[in-house]
This record gives sequence, C-alpha cells and structure tokens, in this order.
Amino acid sequence: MHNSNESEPAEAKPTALDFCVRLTRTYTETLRRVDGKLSSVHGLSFGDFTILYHLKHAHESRLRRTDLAELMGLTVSAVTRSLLPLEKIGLVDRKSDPRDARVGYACLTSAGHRLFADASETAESACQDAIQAMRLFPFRELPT
Amino acid sequence: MHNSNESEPAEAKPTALDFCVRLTRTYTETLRRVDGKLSSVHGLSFGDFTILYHLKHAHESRLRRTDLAELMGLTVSAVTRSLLPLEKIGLVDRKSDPRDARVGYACLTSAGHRLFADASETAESACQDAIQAMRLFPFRELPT
DNA sequence: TCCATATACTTGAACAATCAAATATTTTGA
DNA sequence: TCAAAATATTTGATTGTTCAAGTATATGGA
Repeated sequence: MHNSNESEPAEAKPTALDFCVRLTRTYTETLRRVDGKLSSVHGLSFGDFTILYHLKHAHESRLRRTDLAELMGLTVSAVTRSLLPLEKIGLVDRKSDPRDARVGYACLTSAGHRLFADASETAESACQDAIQAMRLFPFRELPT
Repeated sequence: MHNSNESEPAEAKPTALDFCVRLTRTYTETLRRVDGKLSSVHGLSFGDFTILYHLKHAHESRLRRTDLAELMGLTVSAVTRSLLPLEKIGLVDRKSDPRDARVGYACLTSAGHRLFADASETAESACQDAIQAMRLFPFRELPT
C-alpha cells in the first residue's frame, strides 16, 4: 500500500481541501505573529484587542454579550469569559440596561479608549506585516 | 467622548487591521462548518483530519512529530497530544527510527488509510462549500 | 574520547474555547 | 392574565492549545 507521492509524475491540481489546509496553516501562523506583537507590547491578546475594537466601533462604545459574540464568531460563553479579565483590569465595564434586566452591556472605559488608541497603532502595523506575509499565499488560486 | 461612528459621514477605507479582524471572523466561521461536518459524519475534528491528510501525503505515510508540527503550524506538544487519541483508535501508530532513537514516527495505519479515503470526500465537499461562503469575503481588497 | 550543545519528544500547569445545563427575565398569545 | 416559549447570560465539565521544564539521544569539536 503506497501513498500517492510514489506513483504520480506530478501532484494533481490543488483541491478545495488542499486550499483549506493551506489556508489554516497560513492563518494560524499569521495570527500568531499579530498576537505575539500585541501581547508583548500591550499585554493584550488579539482576542482581547478585538473586543476593544468592536466596542470602539459600536454605538456608545458598548455592546451586549450576544452581539459581541456574533461579531467575533465566538460563543456567548467565550465572550463572558474573555470579558472577565478586561473588566478586572478596568478596560471594560459592565452596565445594565434599564429596559431589559437580562442584558449586561460590555462598555469601553476611558482607560479602554486610551489603551485601544495605542494598541491599534501596534495592531495596524502588525497586520500590515501579516498581510505582506500572507501575500505569499495565493488567495487567487481558489479552486472552482 | 464619542466614538467614530457618530462624527464621520462615511467609514474611512478599511485598514489592514479591519481586514485582519474580518479575516479572523470569516475564517473561524468557515472552519467551524468544515469541522462540524467532519465531526458529525466521521467523528474527526478538522485537526485530526489534517493529521491524516499530512500523513497520507508524506513519504511512506509517516512523519516525525516535529515535521507534522511544522506542517500544521502547531507546537510539537500539541501534536504529541493530538496523536494520542488517533493512536488509541488505531488510525495512526507509532514507529521508531532504527537510526535515531529519539524520533517516534506517526504512521498511518491501514484503518487510517481507509478512514481518510472516506473522510476526504466529505472534507472536499465541505471545503468547497466553505470556499463558496468565503467568496463573500473580499480577499482582493487587501489593503496596500 | 567525552563534554557541551543541539534535537526529538513528553509532561505539568495555565488558559481559552466548546457544549450543555441552569438561572433570570421578557415576550407572546390563548 | 398567565403559562409557555424565547432570549441573555453564567457556570461546570471537557477538550485542545500554549509555554516551560524535563528526559533521552545524537553530534561536533577540544
């Protein structure tokens, strides 16, 4: 029982699967770099930073956990847990909705605004680098 | 202290950071679908499947943990741990290298080959769907 | 030859994310 | 009006990943 490398003269054209495997590889390495930079400079993971980013762009700098989860593609549970340390260090705080006692808004504090302003410069430059590195990945070769 | 939504007539052009935030969102949702399909049909995560994929493509269907880690963009530690359940269910087994007693090859078993053959059809079709969904994401709008 | 360094791997502790179940509140409709 | 269904959130258990430290083996000079 031999594997395919041994019999074919050249690899077949890349399949959708090949593409996804390589995308995953590229993506994880890329994000690892952005995350590393952000962590070392500001002590924030890219996930933490993304929370600040969405709050910053939201109306009144606040969002319900559900909406944050939807924006980030995470479960609400993950959002609840990610917010805890950000609340603890004072970048985010919790506000309740007078109209609906179920909701707990995550709300960017002024410290959060300040850190975001700094960190977003770091993040922008790390993301530019990441995109440069990603250009090596042929997004245009999407299999039909 | 207002956020940027309230003052500008339209959003500024997307930055590298905007791109990376959206890429992350797209990527996680996309892979969640592929993973879900593969898990429900074959009981394999996309990570497990990717291990089989790399072994299948490797010379003699086997790889050292280090090389597998490099191919997958994971730490060797993660690879060691991911292989354990695959060894337990008999899709992969461990072989030593007569030349170098440090290495433990991960080696696709015949059951592994068979499952991979089935699962790669599922994976290919899930990846095609994922790519269709991903086309909504404008990869071509990479900021300069 | 043999010691210092490099390499391959495993393991423990910490952390992040998931799912499922639990709680609290709001909404809907008979 | 009030019970059933829907919604917002938290929590416990599990899984998967990381980093740092540890073990075992190999290699490359003095």
